[in-house]
Amino acid sequence: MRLSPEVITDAAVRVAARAEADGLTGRALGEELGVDRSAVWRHFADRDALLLAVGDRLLRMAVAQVPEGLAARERLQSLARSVVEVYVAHPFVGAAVACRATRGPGEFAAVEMMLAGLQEIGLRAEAVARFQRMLADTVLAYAGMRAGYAVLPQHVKDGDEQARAATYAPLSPERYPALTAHVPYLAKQDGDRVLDALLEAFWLAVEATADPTRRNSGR
Amino acid sequence: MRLSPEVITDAAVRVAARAEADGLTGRALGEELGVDRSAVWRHFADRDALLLAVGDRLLRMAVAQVPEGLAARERLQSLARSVVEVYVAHPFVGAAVACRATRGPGEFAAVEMMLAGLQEIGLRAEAVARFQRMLADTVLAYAGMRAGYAVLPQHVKDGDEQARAATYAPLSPERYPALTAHVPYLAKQDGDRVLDALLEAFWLAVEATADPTRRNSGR
DNA sequence: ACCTGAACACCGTTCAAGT
DNA sequence: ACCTGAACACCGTTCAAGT
Repeated sequence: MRLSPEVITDAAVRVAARAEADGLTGRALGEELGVDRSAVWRHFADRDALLLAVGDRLLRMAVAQVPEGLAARERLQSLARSVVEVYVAHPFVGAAVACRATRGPGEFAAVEMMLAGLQEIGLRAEAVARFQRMLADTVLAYAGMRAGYAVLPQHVKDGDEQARAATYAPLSPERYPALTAHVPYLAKQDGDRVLDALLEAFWLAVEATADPTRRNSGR
Repeated sequence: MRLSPEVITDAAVRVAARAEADGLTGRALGEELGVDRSAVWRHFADRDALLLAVGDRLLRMAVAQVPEGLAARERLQSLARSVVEVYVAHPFVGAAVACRATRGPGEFAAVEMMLAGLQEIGLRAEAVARFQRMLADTVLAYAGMRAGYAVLPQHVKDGDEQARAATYAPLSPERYPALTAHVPYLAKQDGDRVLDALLEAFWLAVEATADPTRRNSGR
């Protein structure tokens, strides 16, 4: 088997997509490549370098998923959802790189798309940079959290799920009045709507600072 | 040495505060307790149960840090900052539990405080539950991301820091027009301000749905 | 030049043996 | 009843040996 950083990263994406509890281990990667697990370290300095390469690939995949021809706001919204989707679909790597700068073409493309979109919406340069950082951190933090959950072994997830449904009900109303009063409403909340709510709040903040005279949403 | 879940959790919080790269290992915990590392598993079912116990303790610490007598909005803001602070100060555990339900008194107290605060601001029950979930997920996701960064070994952090400062500058302006145009503004962004920006956006979203006739911010 | 495979120091967890 | 310490199957990484 002929190895290269490219070939290894491809294989690592496939392994990471299997979402096994122990994640992207050297052994699993070696098996996917049909190679001894130590051979990887001839092409990557260490595990961290490999993770960054795979993480950057995930960002490239997310950017590639955004359809052409969308208006700025819908484009950024689509990018945000794609990042979360791709990170959750490769949860071990997603959780590991959500707090990192991957320093590759995937990151460049994602940042470029965000900056260009915010520019089109009519923000001035300083605000473009400020809201880009806010959007990137928000989306990556959320994607990292969801990926961190997705990577858990099934029995742990089951425990968490059950806990969310059942642990609040038997609490004392004297000690936790608001909590016990809201139990039925809390149970009805859908975690998947949180990202949309976050993005809505983000646009409210953008609108509160946008200068309408500079707006040219077609670019 | 006499062990108990309480004693072990105390020691684990101290170990987690040391923020060493390899985090909360059995060996470090055993040393802190003056006990063989395997003795812990007589009191906790497995590593996951231990992590949840320590994570819930972190939430209790965060709630305890919130000053008395604050108005609802300032109280929730203070709670949010405390959670991030405590998670970053115990980064290994913070990163591991940000996506979890810790199912203990710390979680109950934090959720109670959020629900009560949102109620005081004048939301009706369904909206209280909806925004509590949004606030909790936002704060935990952000805290988890910051903790995930804080837990990295120093040389990795150095690499990331340097990357953020230097990798965008040499990129091609034809390929990345928005990115290269905003380099000086991007460099000036302060990551610590992102949480404040997120909270501001959150309050804008709350205000957009709050029913002013039900408002009684003193409760 | 590149992959192999043994080796090293770690990890969480189990379990028979001691007290 | 509770802690000890050997043991097990893992991990990332190194490095001499092969091709």
